[in-house]
Amino acid sequence: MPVEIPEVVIDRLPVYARALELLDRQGCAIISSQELGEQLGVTPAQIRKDLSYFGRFGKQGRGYNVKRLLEELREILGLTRQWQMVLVGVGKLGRAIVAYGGFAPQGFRIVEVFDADPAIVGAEVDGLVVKPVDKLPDVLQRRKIEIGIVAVPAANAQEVIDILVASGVKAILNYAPMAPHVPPNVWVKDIDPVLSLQSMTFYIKNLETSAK
Amino acid sequence: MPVEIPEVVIDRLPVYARALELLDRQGCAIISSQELGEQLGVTPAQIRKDLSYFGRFGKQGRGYNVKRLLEELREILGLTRQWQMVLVGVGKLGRAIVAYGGFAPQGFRIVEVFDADPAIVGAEVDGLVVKPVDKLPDVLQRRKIEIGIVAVPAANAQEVIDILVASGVKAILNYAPMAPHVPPNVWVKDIDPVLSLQSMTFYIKNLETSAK
DNA sequence: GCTACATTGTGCTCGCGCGCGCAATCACAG
DNA sequence: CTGTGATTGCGCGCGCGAGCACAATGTAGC
Repeated sequence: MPVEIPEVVIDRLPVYARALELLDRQGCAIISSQELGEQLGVTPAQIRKDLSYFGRFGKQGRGYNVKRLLEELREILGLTRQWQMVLVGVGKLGRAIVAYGGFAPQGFRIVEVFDADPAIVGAEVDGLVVKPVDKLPDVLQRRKIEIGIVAVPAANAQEVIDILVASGVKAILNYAPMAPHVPPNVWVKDIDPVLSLQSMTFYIKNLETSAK
Repeated sequence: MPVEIPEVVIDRLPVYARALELLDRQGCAIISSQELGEQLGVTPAQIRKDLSYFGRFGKQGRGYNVKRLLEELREILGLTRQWQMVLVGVGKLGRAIVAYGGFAPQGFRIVEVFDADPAIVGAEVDGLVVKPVDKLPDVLQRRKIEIGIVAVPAANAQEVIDILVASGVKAILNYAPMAPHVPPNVWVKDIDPVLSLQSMTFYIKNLETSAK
């Protein structure tokens, strides 16, 4: 990797890939950065710049071959393989995540689920038997699982995250409403719809008061 | 509003508020930007700069009064009132969102649910009767609801979003895996765990190949 | 094969947001 | 009431990312 690639660029690649998947399914074979930009609400220059970090995938005067570019992006992002994940926290939220149909088609599979509550341990959720958190390190290292999903209450989340990190997990999808601490070689993305709502209300409020 | 406030700043305020809530519950009365920054993983200067857009809330030599600052932030973000929301799309995902316990404690309530499928319309979900999407404009305008949650398949999402926008909704929480188009006076936040996963796999992959 | 056209890839500039550094300010001790 | 120590508020500079603009390059028509 010659130049350091900005994180914002990496965050946009999956968006591009998602759009290309749709275009491909619609039978579109070639697309320009112009058109793609309009669909995604970004400037064509942004797209070209982002892609140029990784190579030259387009043809001047034509645009990008949809299938080709999609495959390249999938390769870059590491989406050509299956990713196994563990879920910790099998409450209402955890069950919903297990049942969520959006992961599997993209190659992400929850293969083990854990909970600290003895009353839940042993239960079956979507074909998976809930195991106690004590078994986390064992299972993670044996199955070489690198992605964890945290769906426990905020108060217990850091504790769970520490266990995941200590057991070799490299990426964490955090649904707990808190700010996790992880070492620099571990990546965390937070999913918190409440934070999103709370920033949007600022704009609604100021829209109303400024319009008077 | 004298200066234009950057959107990134607004996005961080709810994070500060969340941390302050926790500190308050723990009985902490005063906190410095230093400590708060350590808890949240941001620099103290960042916090002070962000807050300075809105006023002077701290005391030199002491720090910030937790209760006071929390109240200020809640006022700024418009969190001192209840926000009513509609949900469109009562599939598996939609039901999970309705059942999600994280909204209510923060003052966000789903008060109407809609679906396009006649087989689902009329059913009861968590005490709410599912209404047909045709009734969306009526209900939205009558109840003056400003926030919509979209949990329909990607293929139908833009159509639903257009209806919400036309009916006066100002903020949309979008769970559909697509890139919505909205006019500039409407705010959208996307919730897509798959995108988060897909950017993290890039780093895992490159961690492995660079470590050889 | 040559011309006209479209679109990419990229050097460069501009603007913005982050964080440093410090003066201003407050609490508190004695 | 004065000295000490701590922390805020903020002016300023720096670095980075976004987008402009153009040269390079491929396509298609005739």
